[in-house]
Amino acid sequence: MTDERELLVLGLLMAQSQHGYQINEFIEKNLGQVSDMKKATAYSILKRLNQGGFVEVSVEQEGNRPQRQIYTITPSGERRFLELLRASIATADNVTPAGNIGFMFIDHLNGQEAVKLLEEKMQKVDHFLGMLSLVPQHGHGTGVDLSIKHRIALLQCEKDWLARTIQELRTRKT
Amino acid sequence: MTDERELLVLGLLMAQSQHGYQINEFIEKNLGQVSDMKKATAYSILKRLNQGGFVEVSVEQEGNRPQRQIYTITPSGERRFLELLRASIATADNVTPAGNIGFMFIDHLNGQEAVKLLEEKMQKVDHFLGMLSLVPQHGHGTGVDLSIKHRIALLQCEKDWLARTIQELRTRKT
DNA sequence: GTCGAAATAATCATACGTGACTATACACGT
DNA sequence: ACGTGTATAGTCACGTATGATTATTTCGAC
Repeated sequence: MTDERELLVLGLLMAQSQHGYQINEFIEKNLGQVSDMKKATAYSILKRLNQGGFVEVSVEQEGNRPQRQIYTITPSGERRFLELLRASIATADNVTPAGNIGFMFIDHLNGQEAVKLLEEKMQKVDHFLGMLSLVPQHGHGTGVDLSIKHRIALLQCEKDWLARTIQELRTRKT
Repeated sequence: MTDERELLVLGLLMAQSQHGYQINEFIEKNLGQVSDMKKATAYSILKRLNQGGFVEVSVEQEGNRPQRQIYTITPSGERRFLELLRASIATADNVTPAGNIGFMFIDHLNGQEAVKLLEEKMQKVDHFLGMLSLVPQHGHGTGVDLSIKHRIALLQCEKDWLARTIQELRTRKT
C-alpha cells in the first residue's frame, strides 16, 4: 500500500514539480476515483521522499501568500519511480479484496436479509460503475484510460457475480 | 480495513471462545488465502474489543504451560458482529484495487517491457487461481465457500482482462 | 469598510499494523 | 542428563495514515 502511494506521488512529480497543496488538489479533484489518499498522508510521503533523496525541496513565495514548499523529483527519485512502477505492474499480491471477509459469515443472517444486503451492494457497485464511465477519456490508450478501464472491468465482474449469487440464494431458499 | 479485521476476529469467536494463539493459528493455517492479518494485529484487536466490552477475558492454566487469555464474545459483541457483518456485505467502498495505480503510469515504460511485466503479473494471478481452486469445499453453500468463489471469480476476471490488454498492446505496437 | 465564507498551505496528536523480540515448555535424539 | 529444535503465548518499538486543527489570505455580500 505504502509503495503504491509513493508511486502515485512520484508519478505526479514526474509530470512536473509541484507543491503539496497542488498535489493534494489534483488527487482530490481528478483522482477521487483512483486513490483515497488523504492530504496529511501526501505531506508525510513528500517528507519521506525528501529524506530519502528522491525529491528536492525549494521554497517559493508568491505575493503575500504563505510560503510554499516546491517538490522536484531527483534522478534518484526517477529511478525509484521506475522501480516502483515495474513492481506495481508485475506483482499480484492480491490478498482479500475489501469486502470479502463478510461473505465468510453470511450464514449468520437469514436468506432473505442476505439477499437484501447483496442487492444493496449491487446497486452501489452499479452506481460506481456509472461514475467511472462518465470520466472523460484522456486520449487513446494512455495509462490513465487503461487504469480506468481496468476498474470498470473488475466492477462489472463484481456486479455479474453478485447477480449470479443473488439468483442462487433465491433459488436455494425455495 | 480495521472493521473487516474486527469482523473476522468476532466471527471466529462466534464459533467458539478461543485464546489468542488459537485464533492466530487458525488464520495462518486455514485463512492464509483470505486474510493477511498478522499475529500482533490480532492481539491488539482482541485488546480493543475487550476494552469496548465486546469480548470478555478469562485466564486459563493448562498443566505447566504458560497462562492463556481465553476470549469470549459478549451479547454486545454479538450485536457488534452483526452490525459489522451487515455493513461489510452491503457496502462497496471499493477504491483502488491494489495494483491499479501502476497502470496509470505505464506509458513511462516502452511497449515491449510493459507487455513483459503484464505477462509476469498474469502468471502470478494464474498461480494464485490454482492455489484457490485447491482449497477444499467446506460444504454446500457455506459462507466460506462463497467467499472463495468470489475471489476466484475476481481473479479470473483479472486474468482475462490482462490477456485482452496484452493482446491490445501487442497489436498497437505493430 | 467589514464580516463571514472559502481558498491556501500545512502541522499535530492519535490510532493502527507489523517485524522483531521475549520467554517458557515439551519432545527427541545422543 | 544434556542440548536443541519446535510449539506455545504473547509483548513492544516503530513507522504509517488520518481526523482534527491551525493560521493566513482573498473575495463577495451587505
